[in-house]
Amino acid sequence: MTTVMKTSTHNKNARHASEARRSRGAETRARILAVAARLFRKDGIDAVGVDAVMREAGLTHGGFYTHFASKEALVAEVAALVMRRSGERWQAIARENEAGAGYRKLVLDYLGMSHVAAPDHGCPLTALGPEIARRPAARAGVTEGMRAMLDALERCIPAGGAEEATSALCTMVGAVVLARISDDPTLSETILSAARTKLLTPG
Amino acid sequence: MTTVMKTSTHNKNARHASEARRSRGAETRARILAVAARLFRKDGIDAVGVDAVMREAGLTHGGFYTHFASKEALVAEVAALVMRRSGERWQAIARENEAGAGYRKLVLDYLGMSHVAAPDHGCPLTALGPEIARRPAARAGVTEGMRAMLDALERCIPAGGAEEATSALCTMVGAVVLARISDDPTLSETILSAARTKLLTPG
DNA sequence: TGTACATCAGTGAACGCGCGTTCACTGATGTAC
DNA sequence: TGTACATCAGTGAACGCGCGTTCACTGATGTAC
Repeated sequence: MTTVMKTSTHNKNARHASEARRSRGAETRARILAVAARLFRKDGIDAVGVDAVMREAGLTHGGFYTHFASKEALVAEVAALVMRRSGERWQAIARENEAGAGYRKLVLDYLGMSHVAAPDHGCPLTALGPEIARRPAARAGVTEGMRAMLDALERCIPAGGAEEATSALCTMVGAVVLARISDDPTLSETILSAARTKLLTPG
Repeated sequence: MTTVMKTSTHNKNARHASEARRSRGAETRARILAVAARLFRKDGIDAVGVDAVMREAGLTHGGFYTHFASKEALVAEVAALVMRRSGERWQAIARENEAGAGYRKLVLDYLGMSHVAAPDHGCPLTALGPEIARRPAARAGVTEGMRAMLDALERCIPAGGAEEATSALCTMVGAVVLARISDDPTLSETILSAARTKLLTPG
């Protein structure tokens, strides 16, 4: 009886994890998310296993399920996270710049060769678009992030409202996708240049 | 000695496969390509195994290597084939219609909900873009097909040359990719509509 | 301050499974003479 | 026309391997008293 009561008390008081422990766990979780965000965009979601993600994060694969219910849950969270960050960055640029300048900065950053060459740090819409479209669990979060990007674009686009911002995002995403497909750097540059001209030339 | 000579003669004369046999093999090969073209666009390249392709083609998986050196070779050939067909179809539409009408038809077909809803029969740029970009063996053939599509677009686009055609293709591809990502049909339609308006409104 | 116990992030072996590929073979369809 | 042989598309078992997931466990970090 005494032992049982003791145990019960221990359970009750230790149920709440300490702050130190909680933050250590959260750090690891964030590290897994960051690694997955990079590897998924670089090699594709199907080509990157749980094992590869955990190894790159400095852990063994078994521990993965301490943090995520499944690979699919990780995919959904990673996609939503990266999109949310993109949306926030765009919102900040739209806020901190004059309308025309903010738009110009967004377009030139997006439609640059460095973005084309580094999908692992770039926009997930271009790196994973079709793969996300096939994954029901990931679509909601990405759609939300997409709305935030459209909203930011609309706020800083000179002349033209939501419709103009929407077609601009289409052009940006398509240009980066096509520039990455091309095995001829000249054509890639031609594609980016055409999109830049179209988006930044008034009229 | 006699036996050896006989065998040698047989080898020499039977080396050329008969027409019937050759065409039967070619038909099977074409069927495998057609099935792969559909399944890859529907579920993604990594998610579709050699086994699934052969089963859908009414064969067993072992026979695959009679027709293709590897899955990667199949991927490259499928991607090039579908792109070539798209290019030819666009060229035909550009040729058979008056400039404005051909362009309008291409844009409306591409930016329609039925294209968004049926990636397995749609443009491989939108269904497989990022996946193709990661596969060295597939990029060359797809790039060639992309040039043909750009060329066709340039021929029928009213007012504006290569640069206008290039940015138009970017907008089209991006719109379909984004419309497929969105889990809200209203947003998908808004995206398509914005792209259509942008491409079909003069000025 | 020291001892007993609780927690839980992370370990590593094991699971069933499907992958891409190989290979000895079968059997229908041919040719040679 | 009949017989012997050649071809080769397709079969199906087997290969090594990596996948996503489970689970008994360890050990560092805590709390209780």
